[in-house]
Amino acid sequence: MNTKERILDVSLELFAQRGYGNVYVGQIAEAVGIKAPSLYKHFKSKRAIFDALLEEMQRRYMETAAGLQMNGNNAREDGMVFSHASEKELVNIGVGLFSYFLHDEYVKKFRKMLTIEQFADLELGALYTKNYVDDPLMYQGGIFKMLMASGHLQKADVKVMAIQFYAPIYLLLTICDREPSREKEAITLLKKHIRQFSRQYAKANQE
Amino acid sequence: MNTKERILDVSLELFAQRGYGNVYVGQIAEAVGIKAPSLYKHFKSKRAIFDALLEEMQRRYMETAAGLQMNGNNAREDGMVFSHASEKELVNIGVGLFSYFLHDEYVKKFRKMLTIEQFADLELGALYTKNYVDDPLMYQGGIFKMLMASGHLQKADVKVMAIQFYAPIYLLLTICDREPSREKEAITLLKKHIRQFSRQYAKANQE
DNA sequence: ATTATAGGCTAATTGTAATTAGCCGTCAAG
DNA sequence: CTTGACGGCTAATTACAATTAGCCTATAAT
Repeated sequence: MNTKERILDVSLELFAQRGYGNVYVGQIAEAVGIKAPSLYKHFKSKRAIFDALLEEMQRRYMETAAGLQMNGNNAREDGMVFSHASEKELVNIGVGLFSYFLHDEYVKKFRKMLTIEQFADLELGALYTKNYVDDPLMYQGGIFKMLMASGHLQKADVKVMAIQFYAPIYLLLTICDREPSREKEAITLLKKHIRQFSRQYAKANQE
Repeated sequence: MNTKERILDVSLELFAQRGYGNVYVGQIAEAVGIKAPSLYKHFKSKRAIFDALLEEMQRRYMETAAGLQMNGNNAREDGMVFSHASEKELVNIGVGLFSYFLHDEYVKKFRKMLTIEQFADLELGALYTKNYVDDPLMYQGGIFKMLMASGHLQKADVKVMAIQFYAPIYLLLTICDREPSREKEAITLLKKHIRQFSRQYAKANQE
């Protein structure tokens, strides 16, 4: 990995831990294994590092979201993957989402960084809401609309259904961000939640 | 209000907005209407201000929690207030909790400050989890256990029930912290959620 | 072979934040 | 009335963070 990428990498790590303002360029440099002034061969300023991280993140997010049709309101209609709403399948969706958010190193660090910086300016706050609230709700909503249309789920307000499904995932995620040791407990509770959710919304006809 | 209190007041305001590390004692002093060195007549250091805020917060929290038996696992048994689980009553509990968290100036600012500082050290993270996750879940759980015992709600896993009730409240709260303009939308969705929740868990016998 | 560039370093420079030193006016208690 | 403490101020002091200047080496292209 070249130096520029290493700088971005350790900066994200440090920003996620302490926040932009509490990280010094000297610390970034040290973690990279160079001296502070050398950073300026790669970035115009400390802020430029942060901005580059934001851009990189946006880029990756678009990629992932494009793959999942997670943004926009055009959840795929083919229903290929989620053709029936078995409890097991819903558990997989939920635990999969949870684990991805929690364990993907990049996603995790970026989320923590945004958590710390979300009040610093409106743009960052809006970005946080979009990535970790609105888009996931939209995505889940799309799935549920599909499953309702195909008769696998009861008719109900899609938004309500999405928030009832996703909010516990989100809450448990924030716990594990602070206290990773609680992951096991979180997943157990998450599964119980989804099974319960499934029973509440499923058409009365599956195992 | 005396100067010492004013210092705490404006410090909380600023810390909640920008985080401890991005607030300078000069800014605190200016907001109070004095010069920076004068702060040191009231506090030993900048950190001492932060610590005083934490203590004050703990004190207030204990007071409130004692009033609600919100912490500990001894939710009151008298059932005086929530003696029946009407949809309306659950909506009141939920919207009340939401509004209190969102609009009480002190509670709101403190929550934002902790949100920013939650990864700074383990103690702050644990405090966040306790105040905004575990204790509310315990509290809700206590209520639900009671309502189940008195036959107003279906038997179900209390933890699951509590997280399904509370997580959407929490999620909507974080949205409004970032984007206060979305409060109306949030309350509408919150009410729909609780009504749905109520129908899912109520014994089949109420309006 | 030469040379330009990339990327590293040391040594300033600049700016500013936290804190300390020490002065001064007010006012309440003796 | 006078004195001490309370709380304000100005002017250092100290520390250190961000950035710039300018040098040096290796290497890759001409």
